[in-house]
Amino acid sequence: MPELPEVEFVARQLQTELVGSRVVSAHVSWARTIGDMDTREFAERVARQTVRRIGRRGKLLLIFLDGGDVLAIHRRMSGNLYISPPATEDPYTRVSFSLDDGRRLLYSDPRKFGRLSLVAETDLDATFAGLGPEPLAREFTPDALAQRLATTKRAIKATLLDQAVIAGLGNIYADEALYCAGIHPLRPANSLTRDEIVALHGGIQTVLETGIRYGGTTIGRHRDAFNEAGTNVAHLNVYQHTGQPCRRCGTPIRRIVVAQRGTHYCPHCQPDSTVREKRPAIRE
DNA sequence: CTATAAACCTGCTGGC
DNA sequence: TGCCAGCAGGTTTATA
Repeated sequence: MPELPEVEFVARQLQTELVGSRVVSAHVSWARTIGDMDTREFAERVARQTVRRIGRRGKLLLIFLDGGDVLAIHRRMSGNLYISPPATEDPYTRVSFSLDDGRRLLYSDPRKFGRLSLVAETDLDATFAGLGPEPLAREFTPDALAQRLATTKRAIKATLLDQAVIAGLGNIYADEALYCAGIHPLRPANSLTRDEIVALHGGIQTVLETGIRYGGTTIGRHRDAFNEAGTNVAHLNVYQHTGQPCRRCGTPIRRIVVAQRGTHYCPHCQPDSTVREKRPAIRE
């Protein structure tokens, strides 16, 4: 699943590859991918614009065009954006862009959840409405995190997934950050101590930076801008490690469901002082 | 405010 | 071996 590191890695690759390239034409083969915009209007508007720079906000990949438009891409569950040689076929292509140098930029998405929206750069604020701070920005301090956690009693795992609280965390990195900080996923957000918040802040930044360094986590379908898998899966400690021994203490990793999401944690390293488990520990 | 569920989709897995 | 129900999860919307 593309979360912040997967989007950031692709953004950096495309910044090198795509800036200065001009879009010759666009073809939409699954209309809902571009939302409510008319297919023909989308194609006509994007054609002949040149890529000026690439950006990212949360899980949104931003392609700034010199005609004043921004292509904002959210890959959701299974979307990939990559540069493809002219001949190759991808059965899951939903939108394709032909570039002036003969290359093609493909948006491929088996489950069709992802969205490409073409917005005027002057309207970007509306696109970003409801997004919390960037977790790797300087302004994202432990104090900033503390402020946002203090106002809710929701489970910390659910709170970390809320894009209005922090932009860019998804199911994988939320679990990893909580493990890194030694915090149980069901702890109420407003119950964290100052020390725990500092640890969580550090954990969030650590797991995201590691994810970027290794090209993102490829478990299902994530691919980078060259259609290559990332290798961060080797650096995960709990996500989809159910039953496997914790790398720190050997206790089997447990899986529970929090806010309708599979949630993985180490019962020993992420102890639970305030939350009562649904299945109480068996005493011998 | 908070929680829960359904909808959007299809590939993949596990059970029989 | 083959079939199929159900799971996977980011986001929005609806409902309690």
